[in-house]
Amino acid sequence: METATLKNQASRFQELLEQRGLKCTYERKQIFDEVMHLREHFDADSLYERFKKRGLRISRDTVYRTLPLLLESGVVQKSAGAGHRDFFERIGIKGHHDHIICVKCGKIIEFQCEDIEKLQDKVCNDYGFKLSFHDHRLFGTCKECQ
Amino acid sequence: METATLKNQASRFQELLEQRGLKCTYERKQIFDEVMHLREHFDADSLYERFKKRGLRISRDTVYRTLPLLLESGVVQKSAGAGHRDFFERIGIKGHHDHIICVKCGKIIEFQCEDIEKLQDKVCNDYGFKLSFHDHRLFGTCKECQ
DNA sequence: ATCCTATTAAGAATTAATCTTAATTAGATA
DNA sequence: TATCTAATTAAGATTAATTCTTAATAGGAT
Ligand SMILES: [Mn+2]
Ligand SMILES: [Mn+2]
Ligand SMILES: [Zn+2]
Ligand SMILES: [Zn+2]
Repeated sequence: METATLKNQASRFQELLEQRGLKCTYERKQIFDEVMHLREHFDADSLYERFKKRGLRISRDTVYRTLPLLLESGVVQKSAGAGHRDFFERIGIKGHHDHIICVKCGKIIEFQCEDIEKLQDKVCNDYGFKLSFHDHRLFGTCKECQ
Repeated sequence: METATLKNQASRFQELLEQRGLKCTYERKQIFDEVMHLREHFDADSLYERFKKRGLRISRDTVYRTLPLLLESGVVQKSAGAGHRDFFERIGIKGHHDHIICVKCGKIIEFQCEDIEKLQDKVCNDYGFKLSFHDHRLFGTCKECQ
């Protein structure tokens, strides 16, 4: 199951590269592999730092340019975190989910709502859009902070 | 109707200030007034520039600090735009809506989906959150770009 | 093996947002 | 109304995040 997901996501990434006429470079493969090992949310710079620590010559810019490709191929999704960084996380076994964020204490809760996902598809369909990915964040006050 | 909305939003902003024990300063009033005149989406800096052009001494920082208050009081909502800026727009007569963005050409379409809004409320309720505002953006390819 | 073009590394530059400090002001109190 | 005090502000510096620039490298076709 896990292996199936990995294979599936690898091929989806490959397919996107092909479709766009993008080359399957060493760096893109490394970034894909590294992301597949991450279990928590992350940002571009922390991913870059991991390569730096391992002594791999992958530039910050390449990381920044590759993440949108992983987004669009469904390997990662938008996530939530502190500050104004872009956060990502791998779409693993638990699958896609969205986030509720407490504006007081910063607590983040993940939620899954199949009905919302379906409605999103419908909305996009209505407008002739092909949905690629989305970013859905609910901001409010958690029970403890109210 | 327009007047009613304006009055309503003004009092909601006032209420938030009171609730938080925040002072109703000249600057906050000016920013509220200026925002109420905007019909399109905008970012913090462009709002700041408007004051600068008019010769008003409102600092960039005050604009940045006031926008979250307008968000939380329901005067503005998160919007979408180019780049990594935070975009906002007034919740006017047309009411709240969300955005679909074409990843190829940047075209932005606004949509309203009452069912999604209701489901969001339900989700927050389930987790004991009091929903304050949200950011829902769908990224995909528009009809022309497919 | 050679070529052409896309991609990359490295670091500079830009951009967006936040922080610092001293001055100002709202609102409470006398 | 005058005085007081804590909150708020302006201005500009700083930090943080992302993108750009240039020259070198490498994928994949021929
Ligand atoms: Mn979702
Ligand atoms: Mn919405
Ligand atoms: Zn909280
Ligand atoms: Zn398009």
